Amino acid sequence: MTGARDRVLDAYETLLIDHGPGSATLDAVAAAAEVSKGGLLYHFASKDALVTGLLDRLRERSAADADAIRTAPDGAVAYYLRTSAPGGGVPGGVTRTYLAVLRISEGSSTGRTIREVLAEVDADAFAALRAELDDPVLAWLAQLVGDGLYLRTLTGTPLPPGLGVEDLLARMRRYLPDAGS
Amino acid sequence: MTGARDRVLDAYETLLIDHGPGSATLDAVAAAAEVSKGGLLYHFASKDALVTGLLDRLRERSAADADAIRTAPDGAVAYYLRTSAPGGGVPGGVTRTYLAVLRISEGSSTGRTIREVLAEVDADAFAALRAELDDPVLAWLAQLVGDGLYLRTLTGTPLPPGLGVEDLLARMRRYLPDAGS
DNA sequence: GTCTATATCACGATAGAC
DNA sequence: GTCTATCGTGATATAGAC
Repeated sequence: MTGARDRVLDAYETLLIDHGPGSATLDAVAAAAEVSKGGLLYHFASKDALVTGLLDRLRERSAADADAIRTAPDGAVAYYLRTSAPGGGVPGGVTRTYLAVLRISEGSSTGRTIREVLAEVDADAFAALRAELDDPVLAWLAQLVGDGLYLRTLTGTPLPPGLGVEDLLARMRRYLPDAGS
Repeated sequence: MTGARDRVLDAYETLLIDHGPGSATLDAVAAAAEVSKGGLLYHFASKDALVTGLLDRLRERSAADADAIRTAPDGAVAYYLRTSAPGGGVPGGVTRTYLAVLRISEGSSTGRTIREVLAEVDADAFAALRAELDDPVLAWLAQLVGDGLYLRTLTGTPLPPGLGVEDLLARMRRYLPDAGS
C-alpha cells in the first residue's frame, strides 16, 4: 500500500496550483491527502523531502511527455500547444506537476536543484519538438509560444476574447512542415 | 520626503525576484531598504499594504510601457521581445515589477486582485502590439513568444545554446510587416 | 516620523502511544 | 504504519519611547 505517497503528492500539487506555496503547509497537505500530519511525515520525512518527491515526479513525467510529443498523431507542435494551454493538461501528465513546481522555485536551499530540473524539462521538450521541426529556431519559437500559454495558465489570465489555440495552430501551420490533419 | 516608499518597494521587488516570497519578510525588506521595521510599517501598515503598493506600481508601469511599445523605434515586436528576454528589463520598467508580482500570485486574500492586475498588464501589452500588427492572431503569437521568454527569465533557465533573441526576430520578420531595421 | 521591545500566532519537526 | 500531543522558531503586527 504505497498509494498514500501518490495521494500526498497529488494533494501537494493541487494546493500549490490553487492556493500557492504559502498555503501548501504540511497540515494543509495532510488534510487534503486525508492522512494525519504524522502519517505524511512517515512518507516524507521533511518538507524538503516532499519537494524532492515532487521534483522526481516531474522528471519522470517530463521524460514520458517527451515521448508523447514525438508520437502525437496531430504533430509535435499541436500537442505541445494543446497541453500547454489553460485546461489542456491531462491527468497524470507533466502540465500540472510543472505548474506546481513553478510555484516553489524560491531561492532557498532547494532552489538550485529546482532550477536544474526545470532546465531539464525544458531541454526535453525542445529536443522532442526539434525531432519534428529540425530547424532549431522554429522549434524554439514553437516552444516559446507554448510557454507563453503556460504563463497564462500560471497567472490565471483568460485567453483574449475570440481567440483560441486553434487560431495559433492554423497560423503557425503556414510556416511549419505539414504535421497531420 | 517620500523617497523611502520607493526604496522599500525596490527592496521588496529585488528580494522577491532573487530569493522568492518566502525570504521577502518584513525584516528582510526593511533591512534591504535601510529602514527599521517600524519605519517600514509606518509607510506600509501591513504586508498586504506592501503587496498593494507593488500592484499599484505595476499598473502605473504597465501603462507607461504600453506607450513605450507603441513608440519603440525598432518596432513593437522587437521591443517586446527584447524587454521580455532575460536581462532585457530596463531599470524602472515593468519587467522587474512584473516578475516580482508573479512570485506572489498566491491564493490569499490579495490573490484575486493580483490576478486582475496581471490580466490588465496582459491586455495593455496586447493592445499595444495590435497597434502595430493589426492582425490579432499575429499580435497574440508575438506576445506569447515574449511571454515564453518571460517564463524563462522567471525560472532562470538559460537560452538554448547558440540561439538568441535576434534569431527569433529575424525569423518572425519574415511573417510580420516591416518594422524598422 | 522613526525607532525598540514585545505580544501573538502559525509552521515545521519531534516524541511516543497505539 | 498511522495517529495525537507538543516544542522551538520565526513571522506579522502592536505599543509606546524618543
